[in-house]
Amino acid sequence: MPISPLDRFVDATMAEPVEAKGAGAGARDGSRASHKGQQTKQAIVEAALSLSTQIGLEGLSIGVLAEVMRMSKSGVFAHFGSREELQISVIREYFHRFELEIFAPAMQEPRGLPRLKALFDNWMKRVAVEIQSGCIFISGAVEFDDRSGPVHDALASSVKTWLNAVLRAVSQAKDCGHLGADANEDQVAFEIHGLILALHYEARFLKKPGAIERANRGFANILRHSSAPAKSRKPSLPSKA
Amino acid sequence: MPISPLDRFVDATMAEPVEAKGAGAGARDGSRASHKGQQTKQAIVEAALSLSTQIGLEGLSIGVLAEVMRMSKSGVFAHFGSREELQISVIREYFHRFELEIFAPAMQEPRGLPRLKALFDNWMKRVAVEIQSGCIFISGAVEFDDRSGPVHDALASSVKTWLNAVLRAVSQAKDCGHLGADANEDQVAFEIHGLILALHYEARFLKKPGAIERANRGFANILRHSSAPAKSRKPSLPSKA
DNA sequence: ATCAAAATAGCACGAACGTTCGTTTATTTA
DNA sequence: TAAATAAACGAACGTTCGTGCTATTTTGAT
Repeated sequence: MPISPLDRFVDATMAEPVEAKGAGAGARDGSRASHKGQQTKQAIVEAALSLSTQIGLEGLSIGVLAEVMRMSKSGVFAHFGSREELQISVIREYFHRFELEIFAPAMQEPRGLPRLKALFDNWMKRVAVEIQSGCIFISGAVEFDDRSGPVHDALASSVKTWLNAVLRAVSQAKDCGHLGADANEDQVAFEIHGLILALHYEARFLKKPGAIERANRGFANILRHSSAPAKSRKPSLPSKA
Repeated sequence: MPISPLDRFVDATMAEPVEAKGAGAGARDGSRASHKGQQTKQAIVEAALSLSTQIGLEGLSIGVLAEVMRMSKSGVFAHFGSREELQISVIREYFHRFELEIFAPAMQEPRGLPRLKALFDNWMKRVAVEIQSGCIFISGAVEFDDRSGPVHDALASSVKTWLNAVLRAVSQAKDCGHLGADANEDQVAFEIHGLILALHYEARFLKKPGAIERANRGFANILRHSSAPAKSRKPSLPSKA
C-alpha cells in the first residue's frame, strides 16, 4: 500500500494506515498485467462513486450498480467479495480524486498564504460541483458517525488526512508570518471547515442562493482578522469591502 | 394546524406551512379525549425520535420500532398509516423540542445581543448532547438533499424556520446597535451555522477533542469583528479582547 | 353489564437486499 | 491450437422491508 503525497504532507505522525485485507486494488492503471478484470473493476468503482455521492455510501446497492453497469449482480460482486470492500474502494477512489484535484495543484503554490488560498479555492471549486452531485466525506460522516467497522475507519482515516493537510497549510502560513503569531491554527482550520459545511448544507439541501459568496467572504474574514497582530504593527492589508 | 411561537417569530413571510394530511397529531397533551391511543402514539413518536437521531430518519424502521415498543409491527403502523407520516411526526416532535429547549428560553432575554447569545448558548448546549445522540436536522439534510416528497418538505420547512429565527435574532442585534451597521446579517448567520456544523462533524464523527471550545471561540470571533466598526470605513480594530 | 368503537395483534404479500453456488463464456498462456 | 485460468452469468437462499387485510382484544361511555 503506497503512501500518497497527501499522506506524506501531513507527516505520518497521525497516520493510521488502513490495511487492505481484501483482494486489494493493485495497480490503479492497467499498465502491467492488464487482465481486463482490473479495468472493469475500475469502471465499476467509478460508477459506484457516482452513485454514492448522490445517494450515499449506505444507499449504494449492488443491484442497481449492476444495472447501471449492465452486468449481473454476481459479476459485480465478485470483484469485491463484499459490499464493505466495495464501499472502501469507493472511499479510496474519492480520496484519490481529492488529492488530484485539490491538494496536488495547491502544492504548486509557494508555502504560506498562497498555498492556503489555493487549497481553499480548489476546495471551493470542488464543493461548487458537489452542490449538485454530493460529497461522501459529508454524507459518509453522517452515515457512519456511530457505526464502527472497516468502512468507518477507511472514511475517518481519509477525512483526517485531508483535514490535517489543511491544518498543516495553516501552520505553514503562520510560520511564514502570513498569519499573526497569536493565530490559533486549530481554530482557523475549524472555522474554514465550518464554512465548507455550511455552504454544502445551505446550497445543496436548502437551495439558498448566495452561499458560495458567503463562504468566500467568510474565508476572507478569517484571514483578515487572524493576520493582524493587534498592537504592534498593522500590515496594511487591503480592506476592500 | 396551530402556528408555533417560533413560526411567528420569523414573521410567516417565508412560512410555507406543511399541511397535515394524515390523521394528524391532534392535541399533544391528552387533556381532552384521552383515548389512550394518543398517548401510545406519543410514546411511539418519542421512541422513534430517539432511534432516528442515532441511525437517521431513513434508518428508522417500523420493525425495530415495534420491537422497542414491545408492540406488533401492524400495531405501530396503524397509528401513522405510512412510514412517511411516521417520519414527519418525528420531525415535528424534534422541531417542537427545538422550540422548547432553545428558542423559548432565549426569547426571555432582551432582544439584541443578549438574546442572540442566549440562542447560541442554548443551541450549543443541545449540540453538546447531540454529539452522543445525533441530530436529525443534520443527518436528515444529508439523507434528503436530493430526494423530494413530503418528508423532505417537512424537514426543510422546519430547518428554514429555525435558521430564519437565528437570522432574525442577528438582525435585531444589528438594529439595536449591538452589531455594526455594516454587518451582513446573512453572513453572520451563515458563519454561526458553520460553527455548529463543524462542531457536530469534528466531535461526533472524528471524535476530535476541543471542538466545543473552538465553536464557542468562533462565535466570540464573529461577534468581535462585526460589532464595532464605529465611524470610519476602515475598521480601527478595537482589540479589546 | 353492555356494546360500539378504537386499538392492537396476526398473517401474508411482493419487493429488495447481500451473498453463495455451480456453470458458462472469454481471455490469457503454453 | 489446446489447456488453464479469469470473468461473468443466472438462479436461489435467507432476511428485512413497508404495507394490506382480517381477527381479536381493550377501552370508554352508557
